[in-house]
Amino acid sequence: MGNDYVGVVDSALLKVAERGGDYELEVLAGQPHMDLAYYFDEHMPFEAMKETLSLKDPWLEKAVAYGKGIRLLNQDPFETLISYIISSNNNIPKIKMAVEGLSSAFGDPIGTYAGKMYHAFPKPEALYKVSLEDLKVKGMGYRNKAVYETVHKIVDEGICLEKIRQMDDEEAKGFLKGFYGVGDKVADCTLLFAYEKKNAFPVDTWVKRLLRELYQVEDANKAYAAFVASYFTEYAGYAQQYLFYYMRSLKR
DNA sequence: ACTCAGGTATTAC
DNA sequence: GTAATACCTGAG
Repeated sequence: MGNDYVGVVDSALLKVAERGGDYELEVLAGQPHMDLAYYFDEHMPFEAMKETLSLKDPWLEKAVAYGKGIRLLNQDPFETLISYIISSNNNIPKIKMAVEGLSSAFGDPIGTYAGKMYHAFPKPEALYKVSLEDLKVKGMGYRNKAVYETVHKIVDEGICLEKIRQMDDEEAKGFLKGFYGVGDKVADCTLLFAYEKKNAFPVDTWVKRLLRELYQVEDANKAYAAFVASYFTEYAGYAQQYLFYYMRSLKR
């Protein structure tokens, strides 16, 4: 209760303040150009979804109660794709550093707040001009090659990332995995966080562990996908988020 | 100085 | 196809 979050959403700096069971938005700098109701996934029938998941088993019941305010955001596809490429084999503080490093060096300025200048995430054309070496901002490590390859493929081939929205699940995932540095996990994160594929279920080390420990599903290939699709069904993405955050709260 | 965290591409069966 | 291995670096 009462947590505040400050962050960049496209061309604006926003503050999200918890207010009871709801939230309140404040624009701290710049102007948001996207539909914020869509961004915060307002059209999801939260009460029905949470009720459905809570009734499945005691773990989900606890996890939904713990993370009741969680929203799956509908974020920009390019920003999401590059950010999750950076996330691979990396940890959250370093991922943040790299994303902020790219933004402050190559993104458009938004404005200042509390004495700090904020920048939007760079456009593909801006990153296209950056050398392999200069992409290696703090926290980036060897992933600069993957970012470079992906940005160049998008611009050189004139790929419109919006077209992925029209694809079915399997085609969209295959297309994303065609980028260097994108495997199952990064593809699923991009589908879930940018393309509204709410049945996508990213599996990282934490999720692997909770599938094994809470649901006795082992890492045998294909076992995950079958279990997830049949058990969590159309709400798999939200189930993943609730269980992930609940699991992390337990093991810290 | 040492350890930890952590997906993907590549190589070798 | 499956399994092993290298990759990189900031924080503590």
